[in-house]
Amino acid sequence: MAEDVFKALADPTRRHILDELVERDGQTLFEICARLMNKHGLGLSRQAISQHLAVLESAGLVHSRREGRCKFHDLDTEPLELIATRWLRPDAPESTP
Amino acid sequence: MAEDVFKALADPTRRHILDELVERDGQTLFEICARLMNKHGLGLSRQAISQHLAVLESAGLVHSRREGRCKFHDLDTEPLELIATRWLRPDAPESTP
DNA sequence: TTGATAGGTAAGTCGCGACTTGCCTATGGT
DNA sequence: ACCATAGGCAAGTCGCGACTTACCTATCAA
Repeated sequence: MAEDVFKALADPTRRHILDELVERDGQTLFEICARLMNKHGLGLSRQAISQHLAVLESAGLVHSRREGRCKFHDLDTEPLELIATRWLRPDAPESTP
Repeated sequence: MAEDVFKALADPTRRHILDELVERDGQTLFEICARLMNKHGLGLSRQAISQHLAVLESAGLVHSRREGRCKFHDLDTEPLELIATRWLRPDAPESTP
């Protein structure tokens, strides 16, 4: 639902996770934790990131696939198009005036 | 800032306000209150809507102009383009596959 | 000037979401 | 079998944001 997408994007940490996944798809939970620590200086617990990933996944922005004891996460930008086009006026010209 | 835009879009009531403004620009506070009541069944106080409009305005999504004792609100969809293009992959094809 | 309309300001309540702590499950290596 | 890795589950804390109540300001009409 669109509601979930907006709520998922409302948190800065979740947007940083999307920033990481758009750079490299198929990261595990621990990889994301490490990269948020190093690149963004976020000192969050593993469970916090896990909960954020659950929110992103229920919003359809992230899909996960399990292989053995590892779980890889992939970005899906399709739900973003809904929210980008929601308030576009019919008479609106192209974005570069 | 992008942060303010995401936070502004996180609330369902604020998104309904944007829905109203995209239909008809230049509405006053009382007009927006009335239309949220009738069309969406939202029974919110005037101050609640006023605070929502303040959030939308500080996010740059709404601009207001005062004339006499009336204050008209206009939609500005430009900040939305920032958030729409943030996670677009360079290799992403067109949106209609 | 009085009253009605349109809106602003400020303090307070309250629920939800972000984060933590602690413990449990499962897979892989040796 | 054992231990380490990768992750899940559940309860609890806590702050922020949404909303209300109450009062104040400003413009227009009679």
